[in-house]
This record gives sequence, C-alpha cells and structure tokens, in this order.
Amino acid sequence: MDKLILIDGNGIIYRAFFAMPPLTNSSGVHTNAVYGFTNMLLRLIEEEKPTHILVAFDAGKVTFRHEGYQDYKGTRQKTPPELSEQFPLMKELLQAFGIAQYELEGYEADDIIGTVTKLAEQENRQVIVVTGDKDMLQLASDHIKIALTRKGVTEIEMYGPEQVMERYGLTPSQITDLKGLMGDTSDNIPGVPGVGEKTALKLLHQYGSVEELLAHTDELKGKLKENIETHAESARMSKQLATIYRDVPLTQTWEHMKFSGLQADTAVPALRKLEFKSLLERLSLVTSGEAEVSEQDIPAEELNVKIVTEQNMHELEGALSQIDVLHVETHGDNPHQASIVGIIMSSPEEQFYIPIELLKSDSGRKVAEWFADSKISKRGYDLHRTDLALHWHGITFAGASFDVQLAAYLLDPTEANQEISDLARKYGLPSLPLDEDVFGKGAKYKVPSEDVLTVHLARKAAALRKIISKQEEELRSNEMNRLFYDMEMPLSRILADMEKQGISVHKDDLRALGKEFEEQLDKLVQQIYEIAETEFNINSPKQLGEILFDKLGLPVIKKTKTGYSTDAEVLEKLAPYHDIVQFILQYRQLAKLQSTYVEGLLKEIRPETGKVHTYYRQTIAATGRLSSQFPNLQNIPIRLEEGRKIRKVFVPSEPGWYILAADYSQIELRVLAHISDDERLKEAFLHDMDIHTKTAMDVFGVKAEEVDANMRRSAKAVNFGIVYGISDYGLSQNLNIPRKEAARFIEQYFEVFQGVRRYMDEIVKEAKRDGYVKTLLERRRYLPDINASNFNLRSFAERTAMNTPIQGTAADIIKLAMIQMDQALQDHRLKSRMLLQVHDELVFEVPEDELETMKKLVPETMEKALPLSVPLKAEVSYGVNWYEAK
DNA sequence: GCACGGTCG
DNA sequence: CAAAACGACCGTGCT
Repeated sequence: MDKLILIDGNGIIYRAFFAMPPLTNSSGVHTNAVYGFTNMLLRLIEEEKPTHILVAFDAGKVTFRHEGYQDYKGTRQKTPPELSEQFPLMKELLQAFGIAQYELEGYEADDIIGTVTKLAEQENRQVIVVTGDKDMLQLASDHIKIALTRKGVTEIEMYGPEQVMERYGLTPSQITDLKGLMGDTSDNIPGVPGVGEKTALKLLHQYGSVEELLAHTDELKGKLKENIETHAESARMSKQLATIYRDVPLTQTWEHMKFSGLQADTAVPALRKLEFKSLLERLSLVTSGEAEVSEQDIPAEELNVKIVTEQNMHELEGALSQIDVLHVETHGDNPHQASIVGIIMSSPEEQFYIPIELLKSDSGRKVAEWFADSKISKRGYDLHRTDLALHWHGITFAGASFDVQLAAYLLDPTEANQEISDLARKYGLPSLPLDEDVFGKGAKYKVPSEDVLTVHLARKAAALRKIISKQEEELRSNEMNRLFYDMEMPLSRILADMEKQGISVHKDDLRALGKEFEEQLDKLVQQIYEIAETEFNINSPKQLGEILFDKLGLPVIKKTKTGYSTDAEVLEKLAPYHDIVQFILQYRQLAKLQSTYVEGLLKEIRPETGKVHTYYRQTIAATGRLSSQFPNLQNIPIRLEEGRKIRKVFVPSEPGWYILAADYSQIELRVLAHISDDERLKEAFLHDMDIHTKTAMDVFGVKAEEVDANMRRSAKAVNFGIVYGISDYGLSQNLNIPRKEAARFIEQYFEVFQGVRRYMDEIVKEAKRDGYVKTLLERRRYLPDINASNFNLRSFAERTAMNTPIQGTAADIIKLAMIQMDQALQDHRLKSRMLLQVHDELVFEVPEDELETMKKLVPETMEKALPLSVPLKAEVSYGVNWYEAK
C-alpha cells in the first residue's frame, strides 16, 4: 500500500535550527538545521518505509510568510541569516536524496499540505504529515496521521483522530474552533481575550463549535459572557484564520512524489559535502539496491588477479588487447625520484600484477612496447606521475586517454587530493582500504607483502573502471569534454615532456653567487648584532620581535596571531626609527635568496644531467593554473636586481643555443575586457594603449601628458584590484591611503568602466544562483560560501567569483597556446624545446639557426591561441641565459 | 605540523 | 561595525 510522508519544510527546518546546537562545516557554513532535518528524515524513512515523500515549502525565497512555526518563540522575528543560508543546502540535499519538493507562489506549506491530504483522502491513500504546528491536527483522519515534532525535531508523536480526542476531547475539525477561541499571538490570531486553552476546551466540550457557542451566549455568565459577546466577530474570524486552505491549484502529481529509496551515488557525496559523518554511517540502513553492499570491499577472489612471472608472461601478452585500465603505484612526492611499488594491468575479466623488474627485463619487452605505444589508449589515475616515474625507470609511457585524477580536478578543482578511495566513496562504489592503512604514513611507509599489495592494487583498478564511467557522464553533462579531452589530457603529456627535458643550471656560477651572498650576509649579521648589542637568531620572528619591540622599544605596527609582526611592510615603516631595520631588511632579502634559491636550487640539480626537472601539477590551483614543485620554477626572483641574478644560472642545455622567453602582455585585463564586454577597456586594447596610463586618464579625467607617475601607480593598483575582486580596504592597503579615498577611486573607475561594473555584479549574482562560476572554456569552480552569513567567508567567495573567471580564462589560454606550440614545433620540425611555463610566460631553448623562426612563431602562436574581442599580445626576447631573455 | 615570511604571476 | 585584495611553493623556527 502506498504511503506518503508529507513534510512541512519551513516549519521543520525552523524548529531544527533552534533545537540543534550551532554546527558549521569546515568552511564555516551553518548546517545545524539541515542536520536536524536530515536526521529526522532518515529516521522516518527507516521506520515508516514510505513509497512517496513530498517536502512542501512556503513560496518566496527566504522570508517566512507563514506563522505557524513561530509559536516556538512567541513573537515574530526575522529569519536569522544563519538559518536562511541553510535553505539552499536543504533543498540541494533533498534533490540528492531523490525527494520531491514543492512550493507555489502565494501559498504556504500548510496550504499545500492541506490540499495534498484532501486529494489523498479522496483517493484512499495513506499520509503522514510531519509538522511542528498543532493547527495541523485539524487534518487528522483515518487516512491522515499527523506526526507532531517534540523537543525540536528529534522525537515525534503520532496523532490520528483518536489521539486528538484523547488529548483534547475534540474531533480534528474542532481544532479550528479551539484556535478561534484561544487565539494564537504568534500567528496574529486574536481569539477571545481571557479565553485560554482550558476555558476554550470546556466551552467546546459543551457547545461543540464557535458558531454553536455564539448562538448560546445567553447561557454564560459574568466576565466570560461579556468577553465572548464583545469579541464574537473576532472568534469567527479567528476560526477562519486557523482553518487550513485545501484548494491550492497543484501541479505536482502523485507520481512526482514517488520515493524509491536513497541512491548512494548521489546521497553519499551530498552528505559528505555537508560533512555529516554520523549520518553517512546511518545511510547504509536506508539506501536501496546496490548501495547495500557499497560499504564492503570487493572480495579478493572476485578480483581475479594474477601475479605475472616469466612463466606465465604469455597470459598477459595474450590479454594485452583487453587491458583497459592501468594503475602504477609509486612512492615518493617527487615523481622524478619516485620508486615504483607495483603495477596492475586490468581488463574487465582479469587483472595482472607485473613487477617492475620483470617489465624492465628482456621477458617484459612486449609489455614494455605496449606501454610505449601511443596508439594504445591507457586509462588510469595520475598518468602524468605514472609517465614520469616509469620514464626514470627506463620504461616509455604513451597513449594516456583518460586520467581519473585530472577528471576529478575538473569536476571539482577545490577538492584537495582526491584519491581513488575518496572517489569510490563519492560515487557510492564498493569501498577501498585507504592507502594509508595499507602502506602506513610518512616515515612508517612500508610496502606490504606481495599478496596484500596485489589485492589492494587490483581493487584500485577495479574501482577506477567504474569511476571512469561516472566521470565520463559528469564531464559530458557539465559540457567539459572539450576542456578535458582537447586541453587537459593533451597538456598532461606535454608537461611530462617538458619536465623530462628539464632546464640546465650552471652549478658553479650558482655556487659563486652563493659565495657572494654569504659574504654580504656575514657582514650584515655582525652589524645587526653590534647595533642590537646582543646575538640572536635573526631568522626567528619571535626573537627579532623581542629585540625590536621589547629591547629597542620600536612602535608596534601590526600583530600576528602569535605575537609581533615583523614582515617587510612593518619593517619599512620602522626604518626611520632605527638604523637596525635597514640591515634586517637587507639580511632578509639575502637570506631568502641564499636559502631558497641558491641552496634550495643546488639540492635539486641532478648530478647526472646538471639539470633541474620541475614537476608541474595540473590538479592543484583552483583557478586552472599550473603549479610547479621540486623546485618551483614559477617564482624565480625578477623584481629586484640582486635576486634577478639567479636567472643567469638558467642556461641552454646545448652549446650555442639560446634561452627564448615570451610573455603575454596584460592577459588578465584583456580577458576582462573580453568577458565584461566593456567598451572603454576594449577600446584601450584595440589601440594597444598603455593600460595603466589609460586607466589613469579615464579615472582622473586628464590627458595622457597630464598623467604623472603617482596617478599611473594608483591606476595600476586599481587595475590589480579589479582583477582580484576589488575592495576599498584592499586597495587602501596597497596604496597606503585612507579607505575612503580608495573607495572614491573604485567608484570613479566603475563610473568610467561601466561594463566592468556590470560584469562584477552579474558574476556574483550568477555565483549565488548556480553555486559556481565558469571560465570561457567551461572550467568550473564551486563557491560553497557565496551565500554564507559570515561576512568574511561570503566576501571572500564574492571576490573569488570575480577573479576566477579572469585568472582561469588566462590559464585556459596559455594552456591552449602550449598545445598549439607543441604542435607547431613538430610541424616545423624544429629542434627548439619548450621548457617552462610561468603563468603568462613560456620559456624555450633554441638553436641559433632557429632563433629567427622562433622569434616569430612563439608570439604568433600565443596570440592566436584563442581569439577574443580584443587582441592578445605576446612579447618575445632571448639571450644566453634566462636573465638575458628580458 | 603549524605559523610566519617571502618569492613569483 | 566586522575584515579584507587573487593564485601558488618553500625555508626556518618552534611546538
């Protein structure tokens, strides 16, 4: 028999909010009401096993128009933002649960419930109405039970007509009479003064209804008689007000309310997102079908995994054409130095574990050829790392066609480090033991026995196959196929090539530079100790703070969480007070160069090649940018001359070759001009004007020749601010001016660049509506805090909404340029090699006879990478080292 | 492992 | 009023 659970959405979430202790997820969004609601919901599903569920909401976005729920507090009050931010979360969760929700403009949840129960009545269906509002008892009947929440929402009490009679001695329909007499202050139902529940019940037991009572007021006496006669109209009206409307023009049919059990693949990720761990555990009790087994590991026998030896190698060779998933387990953060722990080659029917030594040996030749064949497509997790690790073990890897890690990154670039087990859980697949549990963590890392290892890797491969089909669907529905298959996948191979190639570092010159720094540092240290009249660790901000502020009594400009701030900004301000400060600033600068760029870089040079091989990570930056590690070659000094010298040690790897570098000019502002479609900004770039000068002219309303250095500097800061998601405070800090003045600049900017203002407004609105923002090429970034009540979180999300499409589109563009450049080098049969990417810059090493070609080809390719409504501009230069390529 | 500070785009 | 620019990595000190 059908059973419908009908929930008063607003009422329950409101009660849950006040009943539950405050609860926030790790990013500070309140979730307590959603938690309470969900807890109750899961319990009801378990206990009542409904076939249909509908959650009714008041129409309108955040305003409570309905009154019934507010008897809790006794007075009307505005919905706190901590609660209103939970409505979208709740609705999203219901959707993930496959539970119908309904709201209709101009009607309250009560009205919808009244109407649905009326229809159910007519069709002989069973309904449980879940509400905190006693008024609803009027709906009780043989078919309709009212589940009244008590103590918030954790307990419910079920009312049929008998229970109503037991409790009040009234029939359900008399509940309206009761309200008519006693009223309800929170609902603005006046009732009759002086009549409370007791009197009202007594009168109703005697007369049955408001009408009947009013017809017999002559039988009453004293004050009561007077009150009732005076307020007879109020009593009638109050009864009317308390009567639930039951004729809403519904568009939702019975079929829409159907509930066929929670589906783990959507419910699990939704609960995980909310960080409801205890509910996740309960979920297995109420999910249907497949999900029942989802908590279990796949039994080892079912994996059908074979360990490959010289003897049975032919079996693997025979199955090669069936292998559709590959997993290479590596150990070590740096893939250029990673060990290979194990390799699983997996087909839907059987899986093969092949030891790396066997693969390297003569007997493994055929399999190694399979790995190297770019025409054979390989699917797996982090194939970029796989490629590098295998490369340094002498195995060529080619033909990557689907990388699960990369797909997971595109589907949610902010979710950090999504391991295979995390993804299996996300998609409700059979669970995997954690790597941490199999191998141990950090220093305790240990490769388990071959049996254990083999089974673990086979489980991973089996999970990958299923994850891939889920991701294929998700990529397609997010319209990310082009981004994935035509951009990130091909780029992954190009990055690996660049990294394997590496860039030569002139070790002796670097050591010599270190020597120079050393001598200067020694002098500075002595001078600092002398002035301080004591020796201390200058590298310790704590000790330095004590010297500057306690001992020397300099004014405290800024504090950190743990004590005095001693950063460069503070020291600059302190410089006029004391000579020591200049020395400390110089010390800091040199110490940084020495430790990070001389010593750090020296450690990363491979003795065999004299090169550094960075590792570009494609799945870290939330905006779509690359990051660089071991060493980071994206933050080599350039702004100050002392540091810039470091660039002299980056040299071509072949004699007579050159380093050639090309960088995009103002790519982010050009992107902004395109996506905001701002006429003024577009015009500036169409005429290739100096954008900061042009901004100064427009903002300050002066001619080009009237723009002084200071105006240009301010305009430049404003342009940066615009790209970062402007705030008057941020600008005021940057320019060291009062906030009000910064606010004026911004206002003037927006007056002129109205298209930019429109873009900023629109993108934030879009983010609030969709929960994410996109780049030109459909790269997404979710912004869960965009509707947060916490000002900080919300503001941050808003700035991110403004910045990400800009920074992200710029990242898209240079990635396209790299792919096209890689192709161009092949097409032109050039020996030149692409070595580095630094966000808006590409660095090559080029033989002399290709210089002329490359000087044209590189900027042209970069400029054509993605046609926009404004031209892209790339500037090229070259020299005998990276320093000279300026 | 976290806090701080500094380097880049 | 609050609190603040966007995105990264890495070395040192200290718990």
